[in-house]
Amino acid sequence: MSTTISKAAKKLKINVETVRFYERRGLIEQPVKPLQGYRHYPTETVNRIRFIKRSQDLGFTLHEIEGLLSLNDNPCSQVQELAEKKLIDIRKKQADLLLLEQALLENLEQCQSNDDQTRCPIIDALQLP
Amino acid sequence: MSTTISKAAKKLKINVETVRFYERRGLIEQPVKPLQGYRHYPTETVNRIRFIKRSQDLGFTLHEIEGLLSLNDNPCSQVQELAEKKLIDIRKKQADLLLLEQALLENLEQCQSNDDQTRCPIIDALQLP
DNA sequence: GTTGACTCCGTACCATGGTACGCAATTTAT
DNA sequence: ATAAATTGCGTACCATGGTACGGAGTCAAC
Repeated sequence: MSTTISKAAKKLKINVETVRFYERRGLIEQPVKPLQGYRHYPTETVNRIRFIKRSQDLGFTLHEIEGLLSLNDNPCSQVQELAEKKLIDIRKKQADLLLLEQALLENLEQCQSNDDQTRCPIIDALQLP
Repeated sequence: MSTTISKAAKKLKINVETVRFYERRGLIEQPVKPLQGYRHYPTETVNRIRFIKRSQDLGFTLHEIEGLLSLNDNPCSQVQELAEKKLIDIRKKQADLLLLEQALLENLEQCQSNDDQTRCPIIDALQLP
């Protein structure tokens, strides 16, 4: 139940170099290297990398992901505390994205009801003092 | 009706260096420098920089903004297209964050009814294949 | 048992979006 | 008129998130 670095990378659709990069960053542990020194990743580590990629997709930086990962390594009581902080973070991100969406949508709507193809309301609006 | 670099920067709440950086990037024209060579920005350029900052706030990269600026004398429809793509991105992030929020909440509840201090159910779900 | 694929390591490099530094020249304030 | 602030320029540097390279060792397969 252990994989080489390239098989793990392929499974997760990332670069071998990226896996090594995560290791250098301390996001994953350097695995035990039996015999002649090749990395062998247990399923656990593969899952951990999957977690990293998913969190990135959600807009977390690697630094933030470090925090999320540390949830897993701590006693449950500390986990709760950190998770609650993360929940607040997530909700702030949601609120920010909502504002972003509304601003963009407003501009887009003006654009859609625009007959004059020589002028764009988005461009105009963004330049107003 | 023309401003020095520091006044323009102050007005737009950005760094003087950032204005020069935009100039190096070709996002704004190097203004006419009368006599002893100090930059003097017309209102037009100040508006252009405001446009850049607002577009960034809306989630466009500088590269995309270059495209928007070059579309300035072109059809509105192309600007719309870019904006619509950004909107889709934003909505995907929102949906993803909602999933994470729910997952985190769910796990928090499990965590609260968890007796085993050596193991925490949080985050586990996000590691599943 | 040799060829080719995979892995190791360190180091260098890439793009993005700036920020900082040093020092001369010029402008502004007192 | 002299000091302080601003500007110019080039260049270096910062963080983030990787990617690429080169030379050597190792493994798999035909």
